[in-house]
Amino acid sequence: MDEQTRDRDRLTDGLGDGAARHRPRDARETRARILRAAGAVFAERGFEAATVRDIAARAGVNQALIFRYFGSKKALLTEVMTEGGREQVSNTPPDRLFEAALRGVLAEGGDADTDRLLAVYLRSIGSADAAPETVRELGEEYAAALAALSSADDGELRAQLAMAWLLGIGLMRVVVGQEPLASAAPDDVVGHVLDALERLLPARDVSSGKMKPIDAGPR
Amino acid sequence: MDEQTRDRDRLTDGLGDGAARHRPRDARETRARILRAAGAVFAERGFEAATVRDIAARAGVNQALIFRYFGSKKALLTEVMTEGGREQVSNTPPDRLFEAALRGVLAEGGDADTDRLLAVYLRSIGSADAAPETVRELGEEYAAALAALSSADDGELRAQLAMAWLLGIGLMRVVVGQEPLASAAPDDVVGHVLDALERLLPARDVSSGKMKPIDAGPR
DNA sequence: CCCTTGTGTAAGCACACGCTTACAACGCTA
DNA sequence: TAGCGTTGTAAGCGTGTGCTTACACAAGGG
Repeated sequence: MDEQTRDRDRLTDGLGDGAARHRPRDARETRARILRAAGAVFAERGFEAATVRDIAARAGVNQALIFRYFGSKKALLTEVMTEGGREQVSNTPPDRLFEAALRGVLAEGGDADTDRLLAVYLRSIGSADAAPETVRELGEEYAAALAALSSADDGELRAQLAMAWLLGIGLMRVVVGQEPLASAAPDDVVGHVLDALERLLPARDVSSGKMKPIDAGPR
Repeated sequence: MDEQTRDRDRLTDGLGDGAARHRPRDARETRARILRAAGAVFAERGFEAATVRDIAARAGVNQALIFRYFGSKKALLTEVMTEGGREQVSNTPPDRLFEAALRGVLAEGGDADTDRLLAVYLRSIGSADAAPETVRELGEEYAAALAALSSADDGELRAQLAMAWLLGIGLMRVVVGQEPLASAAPDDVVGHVLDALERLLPARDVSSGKMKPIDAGPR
C-alpha cells in the first residue's frame, strides 16, 4: 500500500518523466502492468498463496481494476500462462527445445519471462483446480514437440518422461532449493541429463550436436 | 458433518462391535485416526486446500481435538510426513531404493502409505512455507542413500538428478495426470528410466540386475 | 458424594480472502 | 461549457479459514 501510493503519486504529479514513463489512464499500459505483476507474484508465491491485493499493490493499481480487466484471479492466471507460454514452443526449433527449456530452468534468478512462466507452473501445480486445462495443454504442446524427435512407437511416452525430468529438476531447484542441485553449474546438469537422455530419445540427438548449439542460455 | 455424526453415533451406541472397533475416550486411537485422516486429505487435496474441518470430519472427530493433539495444521503435516516417512528409506536396501520408490510412484491408486506420503509431498510442495525443513530433510535422506551408490565424485548431484526425475514423474502422474504417462504400464516406465539412468549412476547398476529383483511392485 | 483429571463437543472469534458496489476523476466530442 | 463513456478509487460484503473458548461427560480417589 505504501509503495502503491508512492507510485501513484509519482504518476499523477506532473514531473517531467523520462523515456518509458506511462501516461495515467492508459488502459493498455495498466493491463500490461497487472500482467507483469501477476506473473511475478504467481512465480514467487504460487497461485493460492498469491493474493489479488498483493498483485494490485505490486502493479501500483487498485485491486478492483484486476477484476474489471480479467474477471477473476483464476482467469488472470490463465492469461499469464497463455500469454508468454506458447511463444517459446513455437519459436524454438524442436531439436533445441529440450535443451533450451532445461537451460531456462537452470538459469533461474534472471527475470526472464520463460523462467517466470515455469516457476508459475511449478508453484501452481499443487493446487488441484488452479488452471488444470491450461497447465495441461501447455505441457502437451511441449511434449508433442519433443515426441516428434523420436521415431520410437512410444515416442510420446518417452517425450513425457523427458518432460517429467525437466519438471522435476525445476522443482528441486526453484521450489525445494535442495543442494547441491540448487546451485550446480548449468553445464554440468545439462551434460548429465543430455547424456542420459540419449538412451531415451535415440532416433536423433536430443540436441543437435551435444550442447554446442546453445552456448549462453536461452536469453 | 453428516458422516461425522453418524460415525460418532455408531461408537457411542453400545452395539456389539467386531474386532477392530475402538473404545470411546481412547486418546491413542483418536490420535491415530486423526493422523490417518490427515494423511488421506493432504494427499488428495494438498496442504493448503485441505481444511482442518475436512480432516476432522474424515476422522469422525471434533476439529478442536486436532489442535489439542497437534497444536496447528502445519504441525499436523510435519507429523504426518515424519511418521511414515523414514521407514521406507531405512527399510529398503539402497541398491533397490530407487526402483522401489519409482514403483511406489507408479503404483498410485493403492492406499499404500508410501504412495500417500509422496502424494502429500508433491501436492504440498507448491505452497512455499508449508513444511520446508521437513520436506527437504526427507528428500536429503533419499538422495544420500542414492548417492552412496555412485562412485563418481559428483555422486550427490547425480543422485539428486535421479531424485528429480522421480519427483517429476510423480508430478506428471499424480498431480497433472498427463497422458499417456498417467496410465502407462509401470514396467515400461521403469524400463525406460532405469535404462537411461545407467549413464547417470554408472558405478553399479541402479537396480541389482535390471529390474528383475522386484517383480510385482512395492506392495 | 464431590472434586479433579482426561477426553470430547458446540459455538464462535478474528482475520484474510475473492469479489462487488457506489462513486470520483479524467478526457473526449459537441 | 455540458454531457458522456472510460478509467480509477474507497469501502465493504460474504464467506471460509485456522484456531480458541467455555462447557459436558466419563472415570477414579478422597
